[in-house]
Amino acid sequence: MTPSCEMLKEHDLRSTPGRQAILSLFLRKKHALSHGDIERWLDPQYDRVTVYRTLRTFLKRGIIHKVLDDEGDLKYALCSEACSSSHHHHDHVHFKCRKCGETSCLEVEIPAVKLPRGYLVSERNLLIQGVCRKCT
Amino acid sequence: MTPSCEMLKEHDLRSTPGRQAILSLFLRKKHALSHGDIERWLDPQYDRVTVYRTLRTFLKRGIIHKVLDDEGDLKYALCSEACSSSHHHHDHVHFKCRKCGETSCLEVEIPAVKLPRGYLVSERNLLIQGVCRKCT
DNA sequence: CTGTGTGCAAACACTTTGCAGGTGT
DNA sequence: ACACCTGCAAAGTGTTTGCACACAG
Repeated sequence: MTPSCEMLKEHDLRSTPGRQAILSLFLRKKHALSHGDIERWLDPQYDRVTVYRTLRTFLKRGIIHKVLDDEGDLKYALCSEACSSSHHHHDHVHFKCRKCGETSCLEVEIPAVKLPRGYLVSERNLLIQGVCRKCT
Repeated sequence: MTPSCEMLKEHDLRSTPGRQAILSLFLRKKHALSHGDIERWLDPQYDRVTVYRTLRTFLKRGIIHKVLDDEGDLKYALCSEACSSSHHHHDHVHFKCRKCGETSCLEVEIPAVKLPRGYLVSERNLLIQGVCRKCT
């Protein structure tokens, strides 16, 4: 049984060829993938609509999460353990490289930020842009 | 001469009724506006296409900047002095309220974040979500 | 007067929905 | 066997483009 197949069952999802293909793409690439990336790398036998539906399903089951860059381009990335359902943590840090264009999750803490009185914080999302290790 | 008219001239833009109307919307509301917000509050005499083009122009001239929330919804907000052309600064903090849905710019500093070796940082964008002062 | 802005229509890209048939368990 | 996935076609939504006319400077 392949890793992607196992993951699907863990999340109570039927293991179909399409889902396995998309999931193993995420496992193979380490950075966030856009819908376009997925279509480009996926066997073209799969319908665009299936990709949309699969991503939505994965999103609902907490297998992946949305990653947005400064231009509003939407990508998706695998959720880490820390990110998954029960003890969901509420800080996300993403790094987008100006050279290779790849966006990936960073496992770092966001220091406390001083806000004016009266603001309640429930979630923080930090997007850092620059040049990644590979491209330096 | 109205404030919005002056601002347009400062940015070398012709002062037309449509531009003034949109710009004064930004001056009146203090939070970020989506395209939809603008259409809703603008005199309906203005064409949707004009709004698109006007926003793009304002963006290019540095009158407004993009504001994105966690869902990828795009809004626009006036640039502060600090944000404008010459000594552009490279940190942005936005706060989105879960109750009223409004997003606004905060003038706070982002503390340094520790990154792994080899990463070069050029810009940081922090989105904080929670409940704003008005809604507490 | 000249170059730029605007409105309208149409093109375009992206995403969702309905339905019939196929597939995993 | 049944519920759920998938592909296809079509509808829906948001954004851009081409062109003729209007307007600011």
